[in-house]
Amino acid sequence: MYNIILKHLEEKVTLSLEEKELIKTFFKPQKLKKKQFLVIEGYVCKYLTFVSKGLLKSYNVDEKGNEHINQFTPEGWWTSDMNSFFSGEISFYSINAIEDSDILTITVEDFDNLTLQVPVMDRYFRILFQNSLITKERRLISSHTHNAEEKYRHIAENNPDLIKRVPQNLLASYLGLSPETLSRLKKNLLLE
Amino acid sequence: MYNIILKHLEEKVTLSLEEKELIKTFFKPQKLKKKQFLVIEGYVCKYLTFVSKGLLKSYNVDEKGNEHINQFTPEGWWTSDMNSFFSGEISFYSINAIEDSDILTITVEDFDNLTLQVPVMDRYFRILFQNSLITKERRLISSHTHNAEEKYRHIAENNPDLIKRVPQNLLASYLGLSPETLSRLKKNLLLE
DNA sequence: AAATTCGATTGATCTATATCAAGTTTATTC
DNA sequence: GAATAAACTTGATATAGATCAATCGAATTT
Repeated sequence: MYNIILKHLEEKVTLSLEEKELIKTFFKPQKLKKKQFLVIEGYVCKYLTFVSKGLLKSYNVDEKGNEHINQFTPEGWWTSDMNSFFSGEISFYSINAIEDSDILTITVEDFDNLTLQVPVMDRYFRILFQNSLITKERRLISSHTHNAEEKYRHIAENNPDLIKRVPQNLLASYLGLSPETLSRLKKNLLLE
Repeated sequence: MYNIILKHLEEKVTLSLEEKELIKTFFKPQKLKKKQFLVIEGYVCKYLTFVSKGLLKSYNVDEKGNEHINQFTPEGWWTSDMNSFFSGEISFYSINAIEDSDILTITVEDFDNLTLQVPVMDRYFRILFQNSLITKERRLISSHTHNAEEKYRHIAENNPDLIKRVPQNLLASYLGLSPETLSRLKKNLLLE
């Protein structure tokens, strides 16, 4: 149950046996069925969540009712509305399951205790957030620099696994494109 | 020289006198004149930089020669090409001074030593990166959800200081707009 | 202070992508 | 396995914002 997360942590920091045992006690295993919600926009996001198995999406809905996907979270990654989680404000995003998923959740209070009792977890999350920041920055630049085709090509090259797993209309939303545009663009790529 | 950065650190973590003295020794004060470069795209970004005074911009240039601004860094904030800094790969961004600036720089080796010798710095950077991540995420969603006018309104409300300080064409680049579009849009806002 | 560079404005035109609509295929659900 | 709902495709049309070009004003440099 906990070996995936521990393996993941140990890729970035070294942990003693005692630390590992302690860490386990902070995380609660849960299951999400496909289409089930982990967080609903407008409510407080109570958990920081590690996905052990499955796939979640984090998204928000604009005034016109369009869904904008912020992040896909497959196994081995973390998800949350970080602002809501850390500040206690209401969540800007909804998070729900694209596939049946196994997750491990931690509350803010426990997160605070965890980092105080196992300080190396601050280092772990420092490195984790640092890497996420690099990725987010790249995506933002890409959204300004690249046209629709370049955005698709980029993700197809860098996340071939993801594009196989995710319905095309959700991928379009993630890339900031309409489903029609993505469909046409893929057709053109095949014809070339 | 170091009081600004220490004050900044102490907003997020508590530091002993000894820790503060130790921290100081890791940072090298430097000055940048307006238009001077801290990092040049294609070279390795050797420093993580805290800005004590002034204003820097981080940007990259696309194939067509257009500049895309990734970040403005006024006093009290950090800048770097994080990927280049931490991985040693060549930099994707250039960073240069919009105003004459006072900065404090640290190398990766020193950064590693700093976090090992003063572990609470991992916590500091965890919190810093965590907050940056929230901001970047919002910007990315905004770039998909909002039109030109909404993007401008948003930054005008949240960073009124910045829009006073930054030339309009650079602001346009930061928002992913052409300078002409931003100019027209501001005119319309005034007429309303 | 003159010269030069840089930034902002305005107009005309173009284009990538969105939107609307209908039809088809593929998955779910009962 | 029939019914229903999602997901994808294709066409026609609309539009936000880019691009090109010219002018004007402001600020920096010599």
